[in-house]
Amino acid sequence: MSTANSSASAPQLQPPGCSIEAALEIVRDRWTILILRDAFRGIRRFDDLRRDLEIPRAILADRLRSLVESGVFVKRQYQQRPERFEYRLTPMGMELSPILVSLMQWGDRWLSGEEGPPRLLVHEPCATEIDMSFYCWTCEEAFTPSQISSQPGAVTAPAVHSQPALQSRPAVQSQPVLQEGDLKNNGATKS
Amino acid sequence: MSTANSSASAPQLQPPGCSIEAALEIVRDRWTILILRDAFRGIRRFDDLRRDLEIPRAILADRLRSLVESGVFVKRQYQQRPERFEYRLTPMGMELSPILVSLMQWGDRWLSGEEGPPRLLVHEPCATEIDMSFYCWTCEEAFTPSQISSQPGAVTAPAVHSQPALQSRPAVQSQPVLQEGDLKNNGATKS
DNA sequence: CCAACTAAGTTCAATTTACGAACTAGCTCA
DNA sequence: TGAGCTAGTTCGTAAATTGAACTTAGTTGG
Repeated sequence: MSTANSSASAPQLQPPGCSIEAALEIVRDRWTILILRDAFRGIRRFDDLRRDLEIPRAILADRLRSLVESGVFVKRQYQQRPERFEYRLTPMGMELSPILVSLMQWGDRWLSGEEGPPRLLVHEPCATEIDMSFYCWTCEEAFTPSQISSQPGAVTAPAVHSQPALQSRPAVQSQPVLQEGDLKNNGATKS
Repeated sequence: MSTANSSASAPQLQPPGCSIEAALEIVRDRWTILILRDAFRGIRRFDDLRRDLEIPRAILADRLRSLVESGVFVKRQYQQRPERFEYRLTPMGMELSPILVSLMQWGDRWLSGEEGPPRLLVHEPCATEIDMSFYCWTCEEAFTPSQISSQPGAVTAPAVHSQPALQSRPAVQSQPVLQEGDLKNNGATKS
């Protein structure tokens, strides 16, 4: 909404330049995220969602409509007479899970009380706890966000040649996402 | 706000039972997330944020106040006469990065046009692209969200005994987070 | 000295959005 | 016949957002 997106009809033409902004246009607000959380829990129906979230009906209807429109959910009939529908995650929707898991793990780590996190997520086959911190497959080590840097992906102007993938060391103008000194200094520490 | 949190003074007493909900009370909305994105880019000052985001001043002030209050930012003076402040991520704030990275990667994958994602995130020392999908250190394999299950962490009632940590195979009542059949079925596919 | 400018806000009226309660539609069950 | 269920819509009020103007405190230029 801030980055003006004039043409109303064609959706997703002219992506907002930042994928976070683009994602946020679909993952609109708190309610949307809570709906998604419930979807991952297997709650698929209007009234089940409404009861579980205590969300106003009008808002639930609106968010579901919007999520279907953007391809995160499919609305499918599960019974005729009377017609009843449920909302199921598409593959696009399923892939939102890292966002939810990250949110949950951050909440677990920084907001849960003495008793520890309310629920744990595990890899089902082996019950190993899921951990979403950063790991580099080249260096074979975990790293902190201060070691993340960003580099231009696609050029907005028509690409001159298809780049030969990013392998080894591009070494092009990469800018540190995070200045040094951010990790140091003050602020509460935990664990 | 839906899950009533009566006492205003004491913060974070009575966590909302779900860490996602708890996290969302701090990561309130689109603006907050965009402010955080900019913070990770090194933008620290009121007017720089305002210019970059084109966010209404009142909202920026409110969100910064709220983020400082919750411990995500520290407000620190960078000059006297006139007094000027900047907002810096605390360690708690830094750890929000997986959420932003997940959002960005989802946007990259599902919302970017023909030209591909606008920017790539890489591990600075080696320029390896960052990938936030799930990986199990026990099974030594990547897995999809359908293999995530959740199990009770802390009990809300006073803990009877400190549990001997979760190791090997708890095997207690774990419920699949995602029903089978969610991954299958319809919906757009990509890549 | 005066005017213009900067940074970090606050205040205010107008608009938008959210909220809760009531209502509708279509059907089932007793 | 009447109550109940699911999936909504409608509507009046309450709250949040928005953009513009104003404030405070100091700096810079002429």
